[in-house]
Amino acid sequence: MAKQKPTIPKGTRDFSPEVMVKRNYIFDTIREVFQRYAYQPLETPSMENLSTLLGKYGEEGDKLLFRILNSGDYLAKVNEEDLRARDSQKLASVISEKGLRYDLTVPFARFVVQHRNEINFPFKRYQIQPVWRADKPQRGRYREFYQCDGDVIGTDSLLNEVELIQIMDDVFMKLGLNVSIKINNRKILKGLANYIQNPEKFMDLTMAIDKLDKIGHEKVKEELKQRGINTSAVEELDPFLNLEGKNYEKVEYLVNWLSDDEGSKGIGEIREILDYTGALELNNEVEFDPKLARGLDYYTGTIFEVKALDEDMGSICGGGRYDDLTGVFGLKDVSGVGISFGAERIYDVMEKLRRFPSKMLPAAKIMFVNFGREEAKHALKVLRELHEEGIKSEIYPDTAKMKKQMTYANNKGIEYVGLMGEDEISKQVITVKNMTTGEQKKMTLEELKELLAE
RNA sequence: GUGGAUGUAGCUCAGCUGGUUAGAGCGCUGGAUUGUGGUUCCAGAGGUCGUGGGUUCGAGUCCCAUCCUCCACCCCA
Repeated sequence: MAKQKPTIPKGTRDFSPEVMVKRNYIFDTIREVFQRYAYQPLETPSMENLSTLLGKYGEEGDKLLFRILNSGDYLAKVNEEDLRARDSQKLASVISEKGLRYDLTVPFARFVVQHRNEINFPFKRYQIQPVWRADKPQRGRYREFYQCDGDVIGTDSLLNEVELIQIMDDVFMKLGLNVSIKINNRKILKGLANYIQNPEKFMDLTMAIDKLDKIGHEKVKEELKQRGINTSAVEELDPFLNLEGKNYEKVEYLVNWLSDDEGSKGIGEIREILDYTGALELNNEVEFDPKLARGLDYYTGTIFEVKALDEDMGSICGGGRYDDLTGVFGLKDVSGVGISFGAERIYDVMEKLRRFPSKMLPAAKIMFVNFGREEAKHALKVLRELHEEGIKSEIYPDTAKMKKQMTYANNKGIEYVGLMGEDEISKQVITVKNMTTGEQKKMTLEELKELLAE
């Protein structure tokens, strides 16, 4: 057999122990905060039926779904004509019935509908699991990545939005990141489309405005025209595109400028949320950004986006309210709101800004040198006592050269090395070397326990 | 999905307009130091130059294809 190079699929990664402790630090922080606000844990399968996933993320999303080939003779049900016509679109749906989950929100909606009779609404859940997208990988974009979602479903109270803002604020405070929490309301964008007499161009308007940060006013206006909005209507947007100022100033301006019913409702909701959060003395700034759009088309009310202030990494957390996510699964009029932390991007930002605590790898406090069978026996007895005290400790597994064993302890960042040879065993002491200072002295087991206790 | 850049030792990279046995630093192994790591000194191992074709007397270097990674667009976390 030819030797093969070990590789992993494009866009996937191995996570070494050094990386895992940092990733877990992020996951643990997020999990702890969600639990503090009484969100309940949920997991769903990695794969869903394609009927659950298809058509939920737009045409683009369907293309990015990883499909799972049916087991067994998957060609059995294929009709000859399609096969001969090489119609891969048509064939795909016959030979594949399952796909890997694309996000956590749609499986959550499926779960809610499927278990509606067992769920006590309003239902608050958090979910930390990987998702898969057949995207072309780049920095900060992978084919397998984790999402950390929190949603509240079965209530349209804006208190949920406020709570989610607090959660985002808590998480990023704990992680030591300065962020800006941006909020907006899709109804304002709807109102805007109505205002310029192009209600059917709502999605085009949203997608163009979403690029404002990236490409600037003029290019956005160009794009709007390209998307079929006439020049005079685009010009009418000017005061909106130029809107700056403090949160309440923007709110007041829009109240007067945008008289449309839907728009007014959106502004009212923003005002209410700001009223609540303003009284909370949050650590991070909450900014009302009427130009915030977000592409996902199931959002209907509030939308959130969090950006790191000290590093340009795109959004590291986002979310919004959806009024009818469960509708496609047959459960109407259930409103929900949720957020999703982008763990991978948060990781990259924290790595860049060096915000991870140092010494994250869980190393033993003491390692015993292995001198041979008899000595190891004694070391094991000592280790047993240390383990009972909850002291992280280990013995080098092989009777290797001292140098090798010391190097291992040093590289692993172990604080102390314990030496117990014939001499120490007969005198009932342990020679303990401090790996930082290089000092070493003999001590009893009790003294060692005391030394390692703190 | 469209366009562009890249790929040389475990890691980070050098290698001029094609020319003999492909280099460095770090890391690794051994020794100086047989019960002492981190510093120092000495020695050593490790590469079918991403893969497959082609041009050439000769290819790490030029051409084509393919894969990976990166960058922009699309979209997104």
